[in-house]
Amino acid sequence: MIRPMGSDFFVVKYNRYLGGNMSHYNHDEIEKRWQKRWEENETFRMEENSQKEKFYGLVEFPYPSGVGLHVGHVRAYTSLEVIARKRRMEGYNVLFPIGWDAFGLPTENYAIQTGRHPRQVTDENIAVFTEQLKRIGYAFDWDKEIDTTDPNYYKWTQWIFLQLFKHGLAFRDRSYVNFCNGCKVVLANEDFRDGHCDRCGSEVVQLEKDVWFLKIRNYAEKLLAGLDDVDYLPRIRLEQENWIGKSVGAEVDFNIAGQNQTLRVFTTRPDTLFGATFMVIAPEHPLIENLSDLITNMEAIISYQEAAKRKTEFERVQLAKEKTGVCIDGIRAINPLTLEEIPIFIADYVMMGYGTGAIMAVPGHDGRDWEFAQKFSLPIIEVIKGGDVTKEAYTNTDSGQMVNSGFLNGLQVKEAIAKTIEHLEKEGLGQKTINYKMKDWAFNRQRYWGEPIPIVHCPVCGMVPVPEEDLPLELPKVESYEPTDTGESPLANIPEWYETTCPQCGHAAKRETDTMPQWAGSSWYFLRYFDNKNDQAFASKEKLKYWLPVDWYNGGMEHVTRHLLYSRFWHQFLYDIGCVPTKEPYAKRTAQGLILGNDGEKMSKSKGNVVNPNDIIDEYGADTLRTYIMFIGDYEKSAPWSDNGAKGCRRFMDRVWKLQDMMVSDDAYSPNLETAIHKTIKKVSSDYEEMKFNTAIAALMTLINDFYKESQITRGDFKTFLQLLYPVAPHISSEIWVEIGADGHLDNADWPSYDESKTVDNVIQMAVQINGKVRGTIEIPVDTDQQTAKSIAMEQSNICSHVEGKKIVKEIFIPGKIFNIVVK
RNA sequence: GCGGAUGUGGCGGAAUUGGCAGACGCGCUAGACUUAGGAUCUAGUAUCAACCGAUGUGGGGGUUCGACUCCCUUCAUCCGCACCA
Repeated sequence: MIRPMGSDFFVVKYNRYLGGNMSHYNHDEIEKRWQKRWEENETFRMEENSQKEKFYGLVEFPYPSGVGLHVGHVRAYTSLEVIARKRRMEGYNVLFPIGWDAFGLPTENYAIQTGRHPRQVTDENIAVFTEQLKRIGYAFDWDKEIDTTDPNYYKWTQWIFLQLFKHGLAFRDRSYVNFCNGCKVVLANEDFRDGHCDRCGSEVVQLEKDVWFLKIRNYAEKLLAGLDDVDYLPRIRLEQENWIGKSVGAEVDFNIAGQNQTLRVFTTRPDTLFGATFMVIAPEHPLIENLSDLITNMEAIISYQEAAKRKTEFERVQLAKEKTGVCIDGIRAINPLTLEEIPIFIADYVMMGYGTGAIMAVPGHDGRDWEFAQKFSLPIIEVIKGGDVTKEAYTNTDSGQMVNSGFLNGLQVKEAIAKTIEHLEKEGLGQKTINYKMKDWAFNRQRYWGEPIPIVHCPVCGMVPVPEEDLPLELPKVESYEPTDTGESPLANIPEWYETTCPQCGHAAKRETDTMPQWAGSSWYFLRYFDNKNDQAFASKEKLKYWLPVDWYNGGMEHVTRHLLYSRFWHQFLYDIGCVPTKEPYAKRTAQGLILGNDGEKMSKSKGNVVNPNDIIDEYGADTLRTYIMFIGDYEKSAPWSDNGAKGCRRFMDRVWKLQDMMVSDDAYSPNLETAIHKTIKKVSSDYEEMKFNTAIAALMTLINDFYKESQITRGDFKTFLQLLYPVAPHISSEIWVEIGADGHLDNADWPSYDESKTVDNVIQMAVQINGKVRGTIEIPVDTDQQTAKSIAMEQSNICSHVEGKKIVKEIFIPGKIFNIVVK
């Protein structure tokens, strides 16, 4: 774009056209000054030993990456910032802390590339983030800052790990793991999808390794039950429930014909047992090896197993359009109810990792089994009435009547399930079982930049915990952060570090060289903020008792399964061993929607649609940035960024600023504005609480439009407006508060209250409908009765003409709302 | 496949939970102040008809004096889980 004039010229002109003797709204100068004041006065520091009621607002602490703060962070933090500032005004002792989730791969990778220490890189990134957050003017208590990579912090991460270990919830197992070829690390099931690493996109392959697991499955039931005691958004709760994936069913033993061996399956539908016409086991199932002597087609089976192992999970699940499998010749199973011999197959549509790794196939009532039966010409038996099993599996079987099922015939599905389980248990053939889809948490990484796992491997004593008084077990200085090709951590290259003696017997021993995953440090960080300098415990009992639970936790939807479940798991464990006073860590959890680029696409460097908060602050100021991000749309939904939208919010700020020109020094409300002000207090108060920030700001804009229509306002009007605006735009409102001579500072002001009776207009516009269609409006006092309203309405020719010559059948008069006349 | 959500102007989005659809903002149009406008102010802005009026919240049907809102049905988009037995 070509500018006809130089920008200096423009600025001069711009100032010249500002009316009155008022100064120009200089966001930069104002915001710096107030931020300095807040920092110097420690305005937002939580109170120790306070008698006040507490409010603990938590936002997900950021990973201090090299690219700096994202507008997504701003959306996530500003929402609870508004709540936290409002709570302060309401008289709460507020804790609104921030910290750094600073261990992790990107920093380590950057350190590898540049040959610098991850510590140095982390510190630099934290400095950049800190400066950016302060420029936005957040009311964080910086005194309570934490950093997961600080030994004084990860000492306690290690300590909690040791408690888990001592209670049998951390164990090591040789297992097939998902290994990322790019990052050279073992990934948790949660860290990749479609066979590709979440972080680097490289292929993920199966590898057998020693792996640390945390037994989160032991807490599956508690994690589910705890959801009843907390206030999470419904969709968050749902995702957690899906992730845990509880299913109730039965385990059933099938005898192998002629052998003293059984094959155990898990099924959610024991009622369909009479319809089980074959069995399928996972390719890795141990039965193959156990009975290899009897199997007559081992070659075919081994080649199928090999093929399955080569397939990535993605191929196995996504690309498998057609069922494959091999019949195991030489062995057969016996259906425990029909006593018929049925064949056993191996097929990769059955997973070793769920249930028992074996299923009874009921082709009549399961789509996958039906498909398989078709392909291998296996018998299909209908056991629930209602479909046509020769054409497709009848799966709509939550209810229905049992057929071809011996003693179950005629029963409804629910009764049949109960009766089958009863029968199985009586006969010793199986029992009721509950299964969870959630897997145990793979807890080690072969990386440098993580918490060392405080375990010593002793040839005599086995795995021995590092004594608690020796914590923190600090990361050693390292020359090279390159992971080894075998997937060993860089720590495995430092004998001076890993060579040690057994704390128990003194024998020469070796330290664990793996480190913890990034999820570790964030699984308990909310317990540390309010006592972040404590070196006797992760936090004192008194402070835990006062501050827990977190009253309100806000963050992204991407963290509501893994991070939220992991941290709830740790917290519940700490509760069980008496270390925290509440069962659940978070009383309330909400989540913000994404901010998309101008083009409606997700922001990404490669698309070039990333908005840098710094640029917005430079041009319009932090208050405009905050206001626009809160105004951008429905808080829970994603919304595209709009430069013009941001500009509109700057116009709003300018209009707020210029209000000073039309103010008179009277502390009462203007009579013409009183109702509007009371209404706005009510609406903004409730909208903030419900995270309807967009409509709260709209209400403030409406009020300011009302102000301008009056062309004169009182200081009382203005003060209330500033109080309401303060949580969203604290700098400009604080500045004007002082400028107009209001008492003290807005930081110490109360939240305004409203009078319910003054939120209602005395005179209202009521719509008058004829047969449900609006034909006019009447202006009447709010308490006008029906007769009076009718006679006023009939004075209007338009209403009158619609009634004329017709018979009034019915009149609906809802006081204060509507008047509908039904004619024929 | 299963589960969940959402469909409203040119755009982001409102609608007291069954009571005047389109608040508020953006954009756009016209005017004012102007050497200039990308500042500011004023007026207008769902669609068709342009006088009364008619239509309109993805489509179709229903309940009701009255439906964006409730019920049935259908289509589309997005998200989550995913051969989970």
